[in-house]
Amino acid sequence: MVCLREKAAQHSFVRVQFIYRKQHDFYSHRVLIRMLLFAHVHHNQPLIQYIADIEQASIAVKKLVSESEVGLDIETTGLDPILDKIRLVQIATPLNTYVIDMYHVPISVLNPVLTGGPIKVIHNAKFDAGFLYVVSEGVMVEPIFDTMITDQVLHHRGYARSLKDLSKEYLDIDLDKEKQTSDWGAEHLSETQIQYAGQDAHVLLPLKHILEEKAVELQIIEVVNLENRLVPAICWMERSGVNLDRNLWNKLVKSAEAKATRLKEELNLSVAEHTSLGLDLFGNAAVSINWDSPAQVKKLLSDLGVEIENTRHSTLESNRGAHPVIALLLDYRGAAKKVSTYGTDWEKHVHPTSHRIHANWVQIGSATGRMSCKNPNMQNLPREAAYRNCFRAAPDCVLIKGDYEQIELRLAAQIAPDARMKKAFYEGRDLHSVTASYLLGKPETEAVTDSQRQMAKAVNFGLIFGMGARGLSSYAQNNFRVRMDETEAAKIRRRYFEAYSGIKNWHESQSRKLETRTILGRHRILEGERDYTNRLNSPIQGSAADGLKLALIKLWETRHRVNAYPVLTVHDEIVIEAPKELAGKATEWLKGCMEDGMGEFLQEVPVAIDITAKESWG
DNA sequence: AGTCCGCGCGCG
DNA sequence: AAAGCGCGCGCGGACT
Repeated sequence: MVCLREKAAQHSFVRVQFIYRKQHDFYSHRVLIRMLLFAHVHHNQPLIQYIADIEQASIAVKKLVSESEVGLDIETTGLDPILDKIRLVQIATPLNTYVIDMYHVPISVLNPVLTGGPIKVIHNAKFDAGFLYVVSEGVMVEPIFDTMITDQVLHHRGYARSLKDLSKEYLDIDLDKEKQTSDWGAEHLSETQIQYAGQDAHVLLPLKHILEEKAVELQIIEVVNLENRLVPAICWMERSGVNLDRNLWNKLVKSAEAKATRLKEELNLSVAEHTSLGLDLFGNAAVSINWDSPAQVKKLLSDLGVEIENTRHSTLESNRGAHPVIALLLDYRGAAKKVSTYGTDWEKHVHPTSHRIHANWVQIGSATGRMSCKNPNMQNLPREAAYRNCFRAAPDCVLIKGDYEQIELRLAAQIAPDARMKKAFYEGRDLHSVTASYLLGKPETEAVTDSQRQMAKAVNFGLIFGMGARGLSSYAQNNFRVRMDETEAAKIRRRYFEAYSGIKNWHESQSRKLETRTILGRHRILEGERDYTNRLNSPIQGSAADGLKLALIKLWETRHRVNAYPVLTVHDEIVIEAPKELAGKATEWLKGCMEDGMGEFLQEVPVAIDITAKESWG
């Protein structure tokens, strides 16, 4: 292939056409098409048709709809689909690239190509499809093959790569990105701008073919298909956005600010008392310590005779009794976190025109396959009802929330597999209580106390992913307020693996794997002993992510059933917005999609979904 | 002024 | 033998 590539690059377009005819029987059609592409991409052959009138655009569209796949890219005057404009839409076939000037052609002319018709090959399709979705008032680009997302799947990266990087690696083409940020709103576009625009669309088809070949080699095509089907659903959710009640939010901010200010004063006073620094002329504590600085806090505590390794919550908590400022500091930290991370600044993410929050959903946001979210992060809002209730349904609508119950434990039970754990889930029993019974040596029928269940919860969550006795001891203390010393934790750990021998065997079988796979086939490469716990966690966390993603896909692909749409998702939870009168129907729809999505992977253990409809989230 | 990193902490 | 995992964000502090 390398030699073909070089050969192609050496020939002019006409010359390659000649080779194509002459050696038609020798090279496959696909290979020759690729040679053509390399030839004129390398020689910067134009074959680029600039279109700035409706008639020409219609002719191009007629040709384009009969293609099986086209490269697509857009140039815009900015990054905001609501506030900014699309200037160019570039659509590439193997032989031609049309650069269509949207200042002179209405978007509707392109609809037959955009929705249905050929596969649209796009780099970071969420951007282009999201823009087109807004501008065309609801026409979704479909079907999509996203070269950025696909590359990420192949490389199990936690981050995406640019089209420039992909072109360099796979096609040995240097894309000039200089013009990317040029003025696309200018009345007349320069020839170089048009060439740049065309070139970007041009490399997409050959990229797709190479990525697909690699996907087949890696036996990962199902994951690639899942991710590509997901793109429209993510666009849909992101463009839907979610409504924030700014009045409610402001009240929370104000009270957090007041609390933080008060606690800071108390902290200063407390230190003044204990350091004989006394008060200043105005009766204020003459202490100038920045309580937001871990370094300064650590130093101060050391001066007060409390030596600690760090100032994180768990460390401070276990030294609570050592000095009165520590308890105050813990309270202050809570309030300060609310003020900084969930303060007034957070509201800047409300869009000026839509008045909703359109967060940036990152489709493959983690190495395991989970999504992430930023600007703002909708996935780490405080769980307190007061905060989540700030997210309210639009007028006459409800928010319906569905979440998978103990999804990772269910997946672990199947993947290990562990017969006892599977049985407990099949019988619809509460796994934490079941675990408590085993650890305590009680018969399963006998009730366990709340604190016993709490202990078992820590055990289930921790030990399943390879936590050790020491870790379990502090984990139980920090997260579940359960005290157990290390010896006790070790004993519990032994009992746990006696009860769940399937989990024990699974742990042993995973210790030397170089690659993990989710049930669907999503992979992650792991090296070294250090990655042992990742080997356990990745297929579970990743399979849960795959199942949730399929649920989102099903929502999109069956959207005609109910006039509703997703507004956010948090790893094991999907929230949709629906008109009040459709609440019942929408609830069934969400539940069904979530069951079916996860059910494709979790087949040997029941999928359980907790679902509620309210006017607000939380 | 802008950039980078570690710490700490919100969520699953 | 022993080992929880995955994110994004705000801050302080050090650097340019």
